[in-house]
Amino acid sequence: MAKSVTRIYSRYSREAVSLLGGLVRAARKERKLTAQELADRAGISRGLVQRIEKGNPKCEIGTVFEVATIVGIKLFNADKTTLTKHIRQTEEKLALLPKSVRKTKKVVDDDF
Amino acid sequence: MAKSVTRIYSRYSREAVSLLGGLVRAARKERKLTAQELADRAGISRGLVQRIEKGNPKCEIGTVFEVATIVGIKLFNADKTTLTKHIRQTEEKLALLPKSVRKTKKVVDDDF
DNA sequence: TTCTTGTGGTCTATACACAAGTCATAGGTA
DNA sequence: TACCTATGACTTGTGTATAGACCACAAGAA
Repeated sequence: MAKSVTRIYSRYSREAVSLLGGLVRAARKERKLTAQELADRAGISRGLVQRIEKGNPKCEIGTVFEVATIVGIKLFNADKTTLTKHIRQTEEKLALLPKSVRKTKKVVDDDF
Repeated sequence: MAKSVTRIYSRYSREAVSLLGGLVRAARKERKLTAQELADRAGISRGLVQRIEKGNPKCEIGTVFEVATIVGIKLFNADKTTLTKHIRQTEEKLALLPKSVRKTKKVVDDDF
């Protein structure tokens, strides 16, 4: 029942979210946009822009990526075409991998 | 009051979320982890892992990054130290930028 | 083949992210 | 200098993402 979710994040992912937020803020100021303007363009509230820029990990990833895109941040260091290509490659890779991961239990493979 | 949020995402950010989800799935299978195991390690439910891997944009960015980190995906093509360095650079950049963005109104700077 | 288990669904109840609003202050501009 | 606005920090009400349970099917293993 979705109880008191005090989630623990690893240092790495916390920093990644923080960095993305910082990049958004820097990119926004470089483009001379106010928080309100950016919020309007993204169709969100100014308060949410604040939280994203502060690196709040509980924001929707779609919204964060959208805001990042608006201020011109390249996700995965990839532009539009590279991104599409990357997706196709991942799909091909997934097609090769087994549909389900199954443990061969009882078989002690730690035979060291 | 937070009315029927049917948010619109740009193609780019939708694809970025999708790609990340696909990468997580591929990386998980390569590491021979079941969805349940990954969920346990991340401290989330299996259903959430499913949505993340499907590229649902409404998942928390912190959770998505955490899951990605667990399966060994490098965010921003950066490892731990690179990430920290990157954050410092962004902070320095922000220190140089004006604290608040202010429009010089009436001044038509589009003097082309 | 059968058996086991991983996966993809659905459904419900609850905690919380969000929008919208207010206020105080910092900090650019004139 | 004083004015004005962007920002930060709140508050409140509501929609919804989530956990957790369930079921059905698929897919490896024996």
